[in-house]
Amino acid sequence: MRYKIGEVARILGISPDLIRYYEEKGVVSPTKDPYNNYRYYDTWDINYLIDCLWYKNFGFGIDQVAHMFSECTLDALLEKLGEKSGEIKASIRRQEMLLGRINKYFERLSAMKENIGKCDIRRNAEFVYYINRKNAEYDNRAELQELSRSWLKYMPFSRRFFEMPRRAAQDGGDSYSWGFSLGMQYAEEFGIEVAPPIAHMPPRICVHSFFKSEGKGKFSARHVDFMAEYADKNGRAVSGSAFGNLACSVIEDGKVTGYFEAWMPVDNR
Amino acid sequence: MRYKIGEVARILGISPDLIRYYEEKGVVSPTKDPYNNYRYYDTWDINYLIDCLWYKNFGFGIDQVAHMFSECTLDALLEKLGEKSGEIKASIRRQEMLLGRINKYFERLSAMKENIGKCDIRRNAEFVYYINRKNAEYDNRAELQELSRSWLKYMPFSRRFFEMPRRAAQDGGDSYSWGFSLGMQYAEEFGIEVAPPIAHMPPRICVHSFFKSEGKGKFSARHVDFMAEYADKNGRAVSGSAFGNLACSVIEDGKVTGYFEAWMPVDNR
DNA sequence: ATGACTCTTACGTAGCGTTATGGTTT
DNA sequence: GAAACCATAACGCTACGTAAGAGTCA
Repeated sequence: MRYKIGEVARILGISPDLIRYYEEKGVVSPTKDPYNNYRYYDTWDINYLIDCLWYKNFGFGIDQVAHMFSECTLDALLEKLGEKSGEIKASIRRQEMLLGRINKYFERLSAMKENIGKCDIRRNAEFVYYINRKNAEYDNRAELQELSRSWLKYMPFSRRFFEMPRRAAQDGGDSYSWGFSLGMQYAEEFGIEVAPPIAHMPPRICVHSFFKSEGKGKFSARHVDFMAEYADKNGRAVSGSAFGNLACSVIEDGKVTGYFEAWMPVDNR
Repeated sequence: MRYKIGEVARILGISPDLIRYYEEKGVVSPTKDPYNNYRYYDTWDINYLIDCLWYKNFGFGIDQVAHMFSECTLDALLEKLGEKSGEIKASIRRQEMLLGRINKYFERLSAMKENIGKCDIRRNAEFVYYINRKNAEYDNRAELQELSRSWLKYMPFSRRFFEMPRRAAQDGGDSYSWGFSLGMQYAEEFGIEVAPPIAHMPPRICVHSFFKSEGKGKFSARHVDFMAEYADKNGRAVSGSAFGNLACSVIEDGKVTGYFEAWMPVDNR
């Protein structure tokens, strides 16, 4: 029995073009009628194509599949399967981490949505962080640039971190710093060593709040004052610099809008 | 502060070309000096790029990221995160299934390697199957072609199945059938209904063996006879057609070599 | 003769990397 | 003046899909 490309395509549930593509890659070599240049496939050609689909469905690329059809022994196949198994395991692990992070992030944003501008007092989670930007200027020391490159790759596990010293707020200024923070569990996961410029933030009792700022606004002295007032009303004394994270930046009414989660350490009385 | 594209690239750990690509996609719009056409980035431009990397690291495509920077509200972001979470969950599930299958397959092939041409007696696992090829000719009924298209997509959970009736072997002929089989657990997973042309194969006591055949050879009367002899030597009577699976096809000494796992039901005395 | 098929060639996709060629900055 | 930088444009990659234009089969 000889089959034309369209018949083979129907049998296999793939397109004729794809079959020609596989041929180009060396997976199959149908006989070509020199008169009309048509490809004719026998049962074995179809077998090769099925084998090709078989290996492809394990996640092997076409080139690897083509290689299997040219020089791959059973031992080599076993080795490739072992590698693929490892790859998939690693991929699952990465995706599970990401999934956990997305779900947590989702819940955080949902909670934030309901609590913009409200304050409460709670303990912050432990994390590590570093600063790479003061006001509008990036620290261009090679060491810090190197650090940023790796922490940017940790996103969305690493988050954009800011700090505003009390003094800056008291001066009415907008002196602030930006960098990245990484929750303690992730810092361990990624094997981060806590040494300058990386610092450690222990859990502390804080005034906690969510803010949003439209346009190119930012977390500012106004927000620090607001939180300090709350501390005061609740009989707490501010005991450290305000800090926090950029939760997300989206568009509202055509303007870039940043959502922030902010913390201000207070005395534990 | 204004930064040239190379400085930004160094800060972010990505290539200048990539930054220009993101610009083309609408993620960022640096000011361009009309004199030399150089791009200059301020802190906010860099912020947009970091936001872009942030969202990309959640697994969003560039177009979606660009959309977030043009009209995506917090609610829309939450919805997208929800969708992404679902996608990842589904992806993990698929990969876990595949990983399980690969590991099983690996063990099966390893065991096979050591036992080519040896027989034993054991019970086969339950599965469902259908036939779509007799000898070299495919059944071209639309119903069967349709079935093959979906079962080909189930690979490597579905496997290539063959059957050789006892009569064919006794006649010295090479009459055989090919199709696909699917282990019972996967049949349930995929919601396969057992109705013609799909048949059910219950567990039975069988002579079990591994064979290999080089070139365009195949499981044949010779193998059936071999297994029947083994049954006879062990005081068992053959009670049904031989069947089995193509385990893999690889290359050995430049020739395509098929490895088969074969079963031949015998009386349970 | 018609419609369904087949052929080759070339271009499109995403997310970039690479290379070429020429101008600019320091 | 040399090295490092910037610009645009075009092409490469995977694993295909799509479309054009011409020839062929039942």
